[in-house]
Amino acid sequence: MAVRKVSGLLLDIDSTQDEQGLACIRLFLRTGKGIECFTDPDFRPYFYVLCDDAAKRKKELEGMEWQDANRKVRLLKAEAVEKANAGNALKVSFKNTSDLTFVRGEIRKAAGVKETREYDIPFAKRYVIDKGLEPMGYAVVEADAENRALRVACDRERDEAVKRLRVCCFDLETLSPGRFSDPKRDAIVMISYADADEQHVFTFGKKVKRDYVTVFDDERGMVQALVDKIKEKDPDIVVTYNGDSFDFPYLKERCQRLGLKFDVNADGSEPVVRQKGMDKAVKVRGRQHVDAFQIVRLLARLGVLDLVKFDLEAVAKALYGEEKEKVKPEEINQAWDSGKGLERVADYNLADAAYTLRIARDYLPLTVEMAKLTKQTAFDVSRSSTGILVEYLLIDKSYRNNLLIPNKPREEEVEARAEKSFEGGYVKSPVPGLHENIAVLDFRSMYPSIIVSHHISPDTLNCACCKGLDKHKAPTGDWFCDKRQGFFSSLLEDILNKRIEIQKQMKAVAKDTTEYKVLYARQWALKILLNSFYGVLGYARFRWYSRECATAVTAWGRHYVHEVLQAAENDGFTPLYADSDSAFLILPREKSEDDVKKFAKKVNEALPGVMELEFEGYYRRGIFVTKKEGGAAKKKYALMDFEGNLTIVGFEYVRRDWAQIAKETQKRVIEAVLKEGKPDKAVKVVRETIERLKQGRVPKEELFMYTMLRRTVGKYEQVAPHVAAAEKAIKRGKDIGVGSVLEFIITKSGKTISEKAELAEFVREGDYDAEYYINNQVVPAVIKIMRELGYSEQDLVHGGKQSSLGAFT
DNA sequence: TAATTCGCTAGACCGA
DNA sequence: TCGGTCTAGCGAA
Repeated sequence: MAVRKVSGLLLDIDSTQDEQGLACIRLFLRTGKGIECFTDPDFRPYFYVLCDDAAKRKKELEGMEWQDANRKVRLLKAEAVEKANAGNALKVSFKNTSDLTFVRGEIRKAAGVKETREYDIPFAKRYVIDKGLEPMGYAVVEADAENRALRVACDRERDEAVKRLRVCCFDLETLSPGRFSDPKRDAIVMISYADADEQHVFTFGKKVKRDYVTVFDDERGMVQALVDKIKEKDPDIVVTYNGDSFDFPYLKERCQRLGLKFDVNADGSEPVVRQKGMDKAVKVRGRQHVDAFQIVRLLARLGVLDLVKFDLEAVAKALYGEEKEKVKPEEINQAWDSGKGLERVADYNLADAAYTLRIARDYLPLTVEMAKLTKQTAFDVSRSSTGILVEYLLIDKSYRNNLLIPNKPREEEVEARAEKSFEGGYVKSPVPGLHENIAVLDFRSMYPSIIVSHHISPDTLNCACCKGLDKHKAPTGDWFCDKRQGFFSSLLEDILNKRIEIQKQMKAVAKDTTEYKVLYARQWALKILLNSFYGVLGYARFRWYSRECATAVTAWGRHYVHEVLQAAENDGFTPLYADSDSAFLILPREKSEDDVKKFAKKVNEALPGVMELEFEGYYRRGIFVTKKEGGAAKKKYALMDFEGNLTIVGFEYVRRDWAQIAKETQKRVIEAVLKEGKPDKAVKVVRETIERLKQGRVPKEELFMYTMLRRTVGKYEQVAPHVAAAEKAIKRGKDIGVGSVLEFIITKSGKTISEKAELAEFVREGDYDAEYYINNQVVPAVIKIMRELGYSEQDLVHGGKQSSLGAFT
């Protein structure tokens, strides 16, 4: 029998059943021949059973039969296995996944069975982990003439995935006659397509004067052209923007209506729309469908992007600083009906696909690296939370270490865990007012480094061998093994070291190369995982949840920050403020930046393991303020370095739920005070703003406030302004979904603020409540700063005090 | 389908 | 109408 050995990019993995009802894994690889599908009919779904006596129960279980009205199921086999963290484990296998699902609940009732494990690892993921494969990495397959895989292994030698990835994007424009587009009724009027080599817009029946536009006779011809184009280009990855919830489902429905086959999957089948939680997700079998919208959402969660709206216009601006013209749905309808201005629509349509392609080009490397690290497909990675990614990283690592994976907690357990919160970081009350010569120190990746340095892991917790030893005894009283690093902790250390190694490699590579971009993406993926480890330890649904570990981490964190503050004071610095992993120190006249660095060095010599205190910066001036209710405000301050650069933290200026006019005024006040030391100028700025508001000439944009609608309108106990605005808009026929960020204004009409609140699009220029914006926005934002300089509200709003109060003496 | 706690503040809501 | 309490959202780390 001829055996062929091929290496290819592992794009997709799923499973089917053969004629005999046996589960069969399918692997989709990009080889020299295109995307080839290989099957592995010999891998069986399984899970583990922990029992009192493995040898005895093996026979019993193999003899058992489970049945209902429709079927009878038996195990394929049960085999005793040695696991590093459990005795008497049986690995029980099944013909297929539905048999497994049928039996997994029942088998717990069998005599001698104590527990079942790993019964909820999806079959295809199970295969990837057990075979040591890497999705979006290369795999070597030895296959017979029918493409049955006889051997499968990861091909770590090859690493050119990102360079060679075939990516294509498309985007639809549809008709929406006075309502949201409905694929059952409304036609697609334009489709843009973009890949590395070509860009097109397809339309039908109209004249469009653009050379990149191809005009077809009808919608059917146009849609067919897209389908043909995708099949011709045979991409590894199809990227859309919002394709999960819009473009793909819409296309699918249209194809059905038009009698077209939407056969763009690598095996010639059609994409499937899956329900994923509250959202949809569209799978293109054999290839990967990545919705760039999900990538953008991830970037927003990571703080790379600060977005209110997630449309491509906002993204283009935030990511690339470029203005992209928006063409509204009604404009598209109008252009289509009149046949005029279709060039503008085509430009817009093409720009959508082009920007989507650009986002893909820039951020697919991160997806690819994350896929390889966590053994998930690009499809899954781009739609997963960091919690899920960490979980799969640990699942894979468990398998490699022959460890049995803990089960997901039951719902009662989740509730019980969530009920008891735990103490977090320490925040020191600052001294309100103006300060000069402030040094900021912080612990580099504090929580990860505590976990690594103190061997924090569920399996090293309170070990018998280290009882009474002080070395890894947390302030909580729990201790961790000194002899063993622990599963969780050692994995974290590996990641930490790997990242340092990659960062070293990056220094030897030119920045504009693909190699650099890949390395950058790799260390970034590691950083994301690194920073999620502590969070999941205290996450109620996490398999490896450990309250003891989570509390030990924060307790040590508080301990070390206190130590630094104390040591600083002993050395002649004045501790000003601290938050979780940082320490703000005021330098006395005789001390310099160098002394701070020396101090940090001294601290570092005494710190355990990989923990490190870093010098973050030295600032000329800083201001801390008093809370409205009195007392020093935490998490709110502004610093200015010796070059005049401002850092504003926690103030209204950084909050999206405050109006631009208040934020901008606040910033100018901070600038006047910190940069120029001119509080009287600040007063002038405030008075001018108030005057402008009173005259009613402030444009809408400066008055918008943004707040997310976090639940369905009816589910609120209190109707806040943004909810009231949403209610009114919905009554007018607007469709507002949970999770959308509302842009609203406080208008003149109504009594309460909620009554006055309206979505910005329904408000005409000049219709705003000046009193509200003065008294509830501008004044509260600036008064907290001006108060520190001895000014009162009256001083700002009315005449009064003009002289500076010698703020810097 | 879902990473953590700490902290500030608004505006609604409720009872006197 | 006023003041206290609570819901809700956002940001820091």
